Amino acid sequence: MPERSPDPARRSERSRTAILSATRKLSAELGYQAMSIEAIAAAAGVGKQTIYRWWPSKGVLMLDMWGEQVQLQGEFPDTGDVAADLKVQIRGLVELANDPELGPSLRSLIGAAQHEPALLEELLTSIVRPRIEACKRRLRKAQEDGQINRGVDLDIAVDLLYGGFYHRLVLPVTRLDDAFVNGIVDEALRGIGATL
Amino acid sequence: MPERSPDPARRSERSRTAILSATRKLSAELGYQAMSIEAIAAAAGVGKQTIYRWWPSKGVLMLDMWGEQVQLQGEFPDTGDVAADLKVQIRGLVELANDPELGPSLRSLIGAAQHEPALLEELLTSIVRPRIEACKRRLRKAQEDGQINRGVDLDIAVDLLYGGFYHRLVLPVTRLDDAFVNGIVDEALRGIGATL
Amino acid sequence: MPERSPDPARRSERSRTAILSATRKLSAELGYQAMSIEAIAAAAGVGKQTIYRWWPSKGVLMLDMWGEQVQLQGEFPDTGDVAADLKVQIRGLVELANDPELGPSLRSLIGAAQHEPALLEELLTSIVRPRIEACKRRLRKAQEDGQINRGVDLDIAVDLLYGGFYHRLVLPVTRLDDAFVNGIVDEALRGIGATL
Amino acid sequence: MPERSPDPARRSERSRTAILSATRKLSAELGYQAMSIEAIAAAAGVGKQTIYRWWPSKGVLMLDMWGEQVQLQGEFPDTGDVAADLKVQIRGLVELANDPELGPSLRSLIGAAQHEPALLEELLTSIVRPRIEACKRRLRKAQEDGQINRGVDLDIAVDLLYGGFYHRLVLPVTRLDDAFVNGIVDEALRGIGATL
DNA sequence: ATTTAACCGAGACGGTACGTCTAGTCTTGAT
DNA sequence: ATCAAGACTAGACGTACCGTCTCGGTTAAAT
Repeated sequence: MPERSPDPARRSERSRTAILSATRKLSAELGYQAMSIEAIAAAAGVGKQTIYRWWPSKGVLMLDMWGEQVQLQGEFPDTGDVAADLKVQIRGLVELANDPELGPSLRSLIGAAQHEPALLEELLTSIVRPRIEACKRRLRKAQEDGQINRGVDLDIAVDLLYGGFYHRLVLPVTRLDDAFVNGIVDEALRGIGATL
Repeated sequence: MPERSPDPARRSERSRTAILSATRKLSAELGYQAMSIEAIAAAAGVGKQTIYRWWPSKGVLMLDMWGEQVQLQGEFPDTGDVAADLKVQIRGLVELANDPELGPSLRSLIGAAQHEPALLEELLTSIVRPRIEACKRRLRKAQEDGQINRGVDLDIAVDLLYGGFYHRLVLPVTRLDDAFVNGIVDEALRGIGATL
Repeated sequence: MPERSPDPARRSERSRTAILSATRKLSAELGYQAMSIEAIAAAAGVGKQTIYRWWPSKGVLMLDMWGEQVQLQGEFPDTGDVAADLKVQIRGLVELANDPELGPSLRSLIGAAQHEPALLEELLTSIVRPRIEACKRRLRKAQEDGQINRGVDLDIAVDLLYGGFYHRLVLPVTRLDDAFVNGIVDEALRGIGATL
Repeated sequence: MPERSPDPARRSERSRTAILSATRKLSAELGYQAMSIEAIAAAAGVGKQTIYRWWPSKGVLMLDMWGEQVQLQGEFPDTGDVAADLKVQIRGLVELANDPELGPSLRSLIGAAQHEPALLEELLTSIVRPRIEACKRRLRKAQEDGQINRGVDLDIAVDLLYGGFYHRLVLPVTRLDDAFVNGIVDEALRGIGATL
């Protein structure tokens, strides 16, 4: 027998929606850890099998719920002012992190990914890497425009710009606010040779 | 009835040590999540109650093990060369992350803390905040020495220096290696006004 | 919420049988007291929940096993010879008591019932009282047939006939054998006015 | 090392008494089953070890407490009227069984003996067998006096006389009262050839 | 229009681990 | 050496979920 994968064409949209809604509701109420698949199934009025059939793990279910709810900004803007463009993007992330529902949910997701390699890969592929690439494209453009040093290692640049965000997200010693956004972008850009 | 707390004077050192060793071993093998109290007790040749008696949660047990096993570098060195001093410290962290036993264990721990507020608080208090403060003390000294700008926000500086590490730890898109250490410190310091 | 009782239609016959067999085996080996639900589940290759789902207590499980395994002689035979009929019945009990598996199990059960009122009640209702009533019906018939005195108190008669069995079962000073059966019935019947 | 048995000479009478009292009190309050060694120790103000040191099991402790509290009637009276003498003795047993403290305690003891061979042996030796022998001596006397048949098996006679008591004690379908005492003795004696 | 095959809700199943409880042993310091 | 106190190993308790596995009962496509 090859794989016995279910037929997406016959999938019940009603169930899919109910499961994602229940997931969103319960993850906000109980947190990722305390939210059991059983509880999601019960809250959604759905059989457990229907969840197991379509999602490989609770983490991936969360990620799917995320994809549904959050419109992840695609390409970076390019106004010619690289500092301003970066601030817009990072400010978007900060707002997400401060959302009372999505913030904890994002933290949970990153947390779960630490002991679920498949979820981590999915998270990197669907969210993290695309954003990093977009950021690097914008920085490359800034190099061409002569706004930042040509020799700089863009991975390092990304760490300078985004690392602070993740640092404060997972180890919240300090607030994530607008002052943070402006400070981090300005200092990071100066680090990589921008004349501000 | 007051609390019925056990008497630390009569505590068995033998058991305490065996439990912490088993925790170290199992957290590396299985990760924080999959490591059960039952398994720790069995591996340590100890009754479960002995674990529950002395530790309020698996997370705190992990932190205790960490405190025991890892010589957490206390104060920053001060050789006069702030860049070199920072590199030593961050290189230490990177080595920890790349240790086959402690690295996975640290990632696991940070992951679990994302949905366990009590664990997070304990982690911040016992490990993260002391290190950040030590770093800020060193940076303040560098300001006094005229090596970096006096006006710079030290929290931002810490994010520039350490954020990249956590970024690459929890979302491992890029390697944590020596090139990273040198790159991040040099660029970050330039960002905060060091003349390298 | 009403009761959340399981659906007997979906019950696994395989598990039910395995549990009852394991109970029979273990109660003989270990006795009622020392036989744990965990051990039954393990021996039956069954989840503990499956036992808890269908039986309210270990005692009821034991009684169920008994009902299953032992062909509890229902009505007394009526050959016209009351002495012979009684001997058949009591000899059956004696054989049960001497069975290497069921004997210890029965003693265990009666023993446990001495400090578990609910178990005692269940035992009386499901096993003891029906047998006593059957015996009394047979004795009443014998009274009508003029084989024993009409005035005799049937509860006393039952004690004369069955008391010796329980005496020797729980306080085994003397053997339970065929001589016992014949002796007790003959003397008891003479006591209550039979002309043998 | 040979046996490491404690030295009875150094035994604390204070503790022994306190333990037996606590046992009596708790067995009446909670019943045999629910009465834990821990609770006895706590109630007696005694270390658990002191109990384990001097008694091999809870059942034997109960038996000891019994021996302390109950003055077990020794020899049967011999008034010349065997029926009357037997009724006195059995009435004594019935009163014991109906005592609100000693009755449950006796039942518990018999119950526990069903899965504790050592306790059973102790119980038979210290209480049951001596009483049976005394009864048989009295019956033998009655045979000599021509009050009952010479050929009768005395073990059977004992079962007829005492069996009813144990039957009603361990499987209390019917009351243990004076009518029972009179009925059982009269019918039993008639069974074994007494002319009443 | 009927068959048929998948998905669906429901929930029983074999398991693992939970955190609590008690048994019986071991250790410590006081008498 | 025994005692009170209580920490220890051990393991069962009854509960909660895990992920798998039937079971009938809808659907929706293929006959």
